[in-house]
Amino acid sequence: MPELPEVEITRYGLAQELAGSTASGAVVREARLRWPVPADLSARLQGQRLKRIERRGKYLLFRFETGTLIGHLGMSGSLRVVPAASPAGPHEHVDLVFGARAARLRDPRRFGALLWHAGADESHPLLADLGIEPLGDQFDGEWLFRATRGRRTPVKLFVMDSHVVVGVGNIYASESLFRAGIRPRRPAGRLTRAECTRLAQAIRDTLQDALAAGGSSLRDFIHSDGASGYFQQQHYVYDRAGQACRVCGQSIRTLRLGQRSTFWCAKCQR
DNA sequence: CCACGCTCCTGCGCGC
DNA sequence: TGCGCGCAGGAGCGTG
Repeated sequence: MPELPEVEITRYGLAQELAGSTASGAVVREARLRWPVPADLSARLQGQRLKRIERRGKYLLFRFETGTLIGHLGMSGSLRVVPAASPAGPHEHVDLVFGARAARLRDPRRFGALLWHAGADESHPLLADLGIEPLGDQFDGEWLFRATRGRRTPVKLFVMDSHVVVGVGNIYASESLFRAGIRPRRPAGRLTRAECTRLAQAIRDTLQDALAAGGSSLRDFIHSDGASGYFQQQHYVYDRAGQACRVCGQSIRTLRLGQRSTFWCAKCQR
């Protein structure tokens, strides 16, 4: 599933190939994504130059001359540049066409989205209330310490709340908490300053490592048919229930938190 | 404001 | 081997 590093690599790859190009339209084979793809998408894009592609959280922002195409890959989506004339396979729902090339959205589970925003800003309701960027300058231990004060929600759910911090999905939440040595059920507001410092750093490191892993396989990611696209990171705890902790050897435990599977080591995390 | 559970959807893995 | 069931997950949204 695309987490923030995959989205960033997608953004970078698409921008390398398509920024500055002029769209000739869009082909919508299946409009039923999370929200309906606008019926007039092709007309809106036709003849417009794609100025640049930005990212906010896991949202991709295609900045065109008269507005922004907001994209989200949901949990099964990918966007890749293909020859516009190549036949579309299963679940390849939308093409953003730029002459002979197209950015093709494949999204089997259709949790993704493509929406039009008539502006060059972040005033769209989906963007306006997003939290801080975890790889930005503001995000550090002190910020996290202040943000968590008074919050009783389990720290894992807190860091996964995109209105607090964007881009920390279920996998990286467990991984970051392991790296920080903090148990996932700890009430967020009870973390010490030192723990917040460790956690903020762990989140940055986890995302940065994934980004680095993705950078080295960038070519594959952009051009492959998908299977090799997602980063095969070595997880410390995620999906390792019952297996030996890579640090201490104890059996990795699992629990449900907010209807999400959660993995942790009882010895390494306190 | 806060906490929490439901929801969308399809592919996969498991048990029989 | 084949079938059917349950689970997985990002994040908006409704409810208490």
